[in-house]
Parts: sequence; structure tokens; C-alpha cells
Amino acid sequence: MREAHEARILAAAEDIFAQFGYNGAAIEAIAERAGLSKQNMLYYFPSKEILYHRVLENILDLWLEKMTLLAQSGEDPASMLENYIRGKFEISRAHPNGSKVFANEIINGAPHLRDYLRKNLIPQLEADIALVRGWIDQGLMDPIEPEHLFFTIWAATQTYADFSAQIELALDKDSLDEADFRKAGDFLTHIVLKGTGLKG
Amino acid sequence: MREAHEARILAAAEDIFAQFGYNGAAIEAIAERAGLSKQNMLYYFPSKEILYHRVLENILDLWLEKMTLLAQSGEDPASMLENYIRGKFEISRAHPNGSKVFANEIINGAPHLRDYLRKNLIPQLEADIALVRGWIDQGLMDPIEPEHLFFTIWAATQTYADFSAQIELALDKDSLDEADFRKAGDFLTHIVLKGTGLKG
DNA sequence: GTCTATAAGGGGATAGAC
DNA sequence: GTCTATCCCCTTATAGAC
Repeated sequence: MREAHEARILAAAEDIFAQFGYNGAAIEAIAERAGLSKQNMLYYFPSKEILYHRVLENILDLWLEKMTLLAQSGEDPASMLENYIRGKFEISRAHPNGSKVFANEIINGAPHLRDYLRKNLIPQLEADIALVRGWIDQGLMDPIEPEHLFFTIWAATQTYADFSAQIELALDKDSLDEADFRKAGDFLTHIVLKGTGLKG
Repeated sequence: MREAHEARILAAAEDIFAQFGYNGAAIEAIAERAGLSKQNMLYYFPSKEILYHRVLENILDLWLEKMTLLAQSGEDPASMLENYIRGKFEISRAHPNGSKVFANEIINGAPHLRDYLRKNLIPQLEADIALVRGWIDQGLMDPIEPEHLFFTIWAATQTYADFSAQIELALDKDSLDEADFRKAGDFLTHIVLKGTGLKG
């Protein structure tokens, strides 16, 4: 019972925070979307701040769990990198609102998130960078700067969630479907693998 | 006099809107940064909404003026595309806060901007896409989907402005300098030109 | 053009009955 | 756990003197 309510509230909060940002989101709007009164929702999440933290946490746990290059199952660099890219697109497709909440937070300087990122994201990134450097040292890959490879992949995959309004406008569609994400994945995979010298 | 005040207010507004979003930005904070009282600022810009519109307008005019592939002076596709990429990086470097205001707006569904983009951005994009299609038809370039090329370039260049908090954390720097932007530009240029078959 | 004062509303949070 | 009622602060915007 409590669990079901919390889940509905968290889902509603993700939507509203994504659309209006932290300050623009009214907790009353979140409660309404979850089918509760504002006061009742405050029984489950005593403050807006606490609710927001929980939403951010959920997204980040999901991301960090799945999104390390090292966790990819491929045998060779090209397929590991492709798996990583496809995986990030899949998260963007499946959780666009979570991505938007995160994006809002980072754009505003990551006031709630700085420490969490330093402790959790950065170490993963360092390990992935070391892996790529190894590939370069072995002559498997062009001598690019691995940091910028990751920044570019993150940006290019998340843009289909975060900037969907602009992309929908450009593609003249009401919403992006799986085919759009597949094409985007095809494109990025193509230029990353070929562009880094890993393939063709 | 009026002009000088308006310019200071607009600059301050860009900073504050970038950091706090539309709703989170207090006009008093903007006024303070501009060195005026809130009431006095309201003499120049009668409402928050009007001020925000002016800030958005300024950014977009700058972007649209400079950022069409067709406007690049290069002779061949590779140098035109490189100029385009370098130009977008330069705007990100020079106007990070403008980029953030724009990003906030798009993430939140572009409520103030939808019509403007449809009228101004989309036609430019269509023309640029047609140009790239021409290169593909002439066999100068791999048969990629031009839309996604542009989405990727936009995302990868703007991320150094919008997500600077994350990137600074990853690079362990207080702020990004020209060298960082140059390296980012080198990387993106390399994988785009090589990845699309335009070079090397 | 700039100031003091204040109206008007929204929204987060609490109190307390049931 | 849910409801009614309410407090209180923050913020936008206006009124009016100088």
C-alpha cells in the first residue's frame, strides 16, 4: 500500500520535475497527477526537497548500474563501444523524463548532486577512460582523447530525451518512436566506430 | 543611459536565468546583479516574462545569424563542416549562459519558443540537410542521415556549455578554458569527418 | 528615473480532527 | 492515513511621492 503510493508519487514527480524544473514544479501538481491530495502526499514525502532527492537518486542508480563501458559484454572494443552507445540510447528512450530532471540539475550547476557525482560517476568514468587508453596504446584505435569521446556519447544520446521538443519539431513528429532512436543509434555508432578507426 | 542600463540588466538576467531557470530566478537577484533596485529594473522591463523573452531572443538571433552550414565559407564539404563545428564550439565557449537558458527552455518543452523555432530554426535546418544530402548523392560522403548529424553536432557542442558542471567535475577543473574547447573541437571534427567518410 | 510602501497571489509546510 | 483549515514566507507587480 505504502509502496504503491510511493511509486505513483515518484513517477508523477519525475514527470512534473522534468517539465517544470525544481522551482517550477508545484507539489500540488505532483500530488494531483498521483491522485492524492497535497497534504496526503506530504505524509509520504515530508518535503519537496526530499521527494526531489529520491527522484534524482532513482535515475542515477539506474544509470550507474548499467552504464559503464567495462560492464559491456562484447569481446572486442568495437562491439563493447556499440553496446555502450545502444544502451545509453535505450535508457534515453525508456526514461526521457528522468534524463530531463538530471539535465535540469546539471545545467543549474548540480547543486544537489555534486558530491554524488564525484563519488559515483567520476570513478566509473576514470576506469572507462583507462580502458580506452589501453585500446589506443595497443594500436586498436586512433589516438583521440577518451574524455571527449564519453562527453560526446553522453551528449548525443541524452539529447534525444532532453531536447526532444526541438528534435520532434525538426522531424515534424509528435513524439519520437523506436525507429527514430534506432536511426540515431545507427548514426552515432557509425561515426564513432569509423571515426575512431575501430571499424571500416 | 537607458541603453547601458538595459544591457546590464540583460546580461545579469542571462546569468541568473541560466543558473536558476525561469521560475527559480528572482527578479530581485537579477536587479541586484545589475546594480539596480528591483522596482527600478521594472521600470525598464515591466515584467519578468518580457525580460525573459528578450534574453531568449538575443541568444537565438546570435545563433541563427551565424549557425547555418550554408553560411560557412569553406570550399569543400570537409572544411565547411569543420567551420560549422568550430563555430558552434566558439559560441558555446563565448556564451555558455545563453546556451543554458536555451537548454532549460527546450527541456521544459519550449513553451515560449515553439513558434519561433518553427519559423526560424527549422527552415535553416532543412536547407542545411538538403546540402548534406547533395554531398551524399554526389558520393562525397557516406549515406548517413543528415538530421542526426546535426542533432549530434548540436548536442556535442552545446554540452560543454550546458553540462559544464559535469564536465568540469570529470576533468577536475574549476572552469573550462580555451584549450579544453579546442581539444573538444579536435575530437568532434575528427570523428565527424572521418566517420562520415569526408576525410582520411 | 529612482525611491518607499504595499498590494496580491502562489505555494510549501504544519496543526489537529477523524 | 486522510481530511479541513490555516499559517507564513517569498516573489511579482503596482501606487504614488520626490
